[in-house]
Amino acid sequence: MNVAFLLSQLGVHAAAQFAERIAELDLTPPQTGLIRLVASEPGLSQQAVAARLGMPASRLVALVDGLDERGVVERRRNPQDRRLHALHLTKAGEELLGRIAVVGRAHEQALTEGLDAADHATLQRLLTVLAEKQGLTPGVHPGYRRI
Amino acid sequence: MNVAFLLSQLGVHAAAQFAERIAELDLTPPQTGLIRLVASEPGLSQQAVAARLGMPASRLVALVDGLDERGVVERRRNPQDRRLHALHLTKAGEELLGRIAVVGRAHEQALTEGLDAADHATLQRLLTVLAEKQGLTPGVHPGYRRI
DNA sequence: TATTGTTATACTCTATAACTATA
DNA sequence: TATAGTTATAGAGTATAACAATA
Repeated sequence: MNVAFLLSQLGVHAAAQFAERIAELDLTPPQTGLIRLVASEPGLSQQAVAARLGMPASRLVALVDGLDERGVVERRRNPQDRRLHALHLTKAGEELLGRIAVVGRAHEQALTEGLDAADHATLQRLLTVLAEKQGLTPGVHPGYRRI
Repeated sequence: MNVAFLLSQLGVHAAAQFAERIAELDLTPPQTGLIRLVASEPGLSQQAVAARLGMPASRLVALVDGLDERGVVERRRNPQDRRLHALHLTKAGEELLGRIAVVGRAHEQALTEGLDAADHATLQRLLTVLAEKQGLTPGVHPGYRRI
């Protein structure tokens, strides 16, 4: 089979497996992407977050609502411009992020268990080259656009 | 970035790019999967095809309807058991399959253009190992289940 | 009664666009 | 008037389950 099909097959499989794993934390992949983004760049407006995740702002609202009600994320109004809602993780959000990382490591391990260390490193290098060539933004999953 | 995330990112990207390309043939990825399967194993019943593609038979009906109306696929009733509809490609279907192959080669080329021949071969080998370990069926895309 | 294919229904998810509040 | 966030609406796509034909 060619590389393109293998990549697509494995990638969609990996995404589905990850979705199953984080479902145990009661999270969906877009929610996880939001949490990770807010963790790495706290204080972004909802418009900015929506743009980075590649989704309409209207869709982000429901995403933030759910995590806000669960006490994972919070909206902080900007006093200088009260239209803006800066997004931040709460303490519980930081803790959840830690659990997401644990799940992520287990996922990585399960997916690559057939490879020795050298092959693992080679694969990582080659995939990184492809991702750069394809113009993919590190850490931003194209599937957040529609899942 | 870890291998799992890179794979997922690249895989979903590759699937989206492929979907765009075959849209020029007025096809969706599930339709393409159906055409390929019928080409490689002509005469399967709709139930058998649905099982292999991992979708409910009720969903396959609409898929076959569309390709049937376009003269790409045809249902042949089995005289021994008139409940069964064996699926076959028409002449036009064979021709379309050829155009799909052309698109597939262009897609492969565009996706791997950053790699030299040795790296390309290495990547193909490593991905094949992973796909086998993960129990993925050659030629069957897990995304056909829901796109 | 069981199985194949089909149709109907009800549900989920989403983007678009209207709306509000602030500037 | 323009922008951030929100809500409403309408559409696409789907699985589930009921149904008809055949065994």
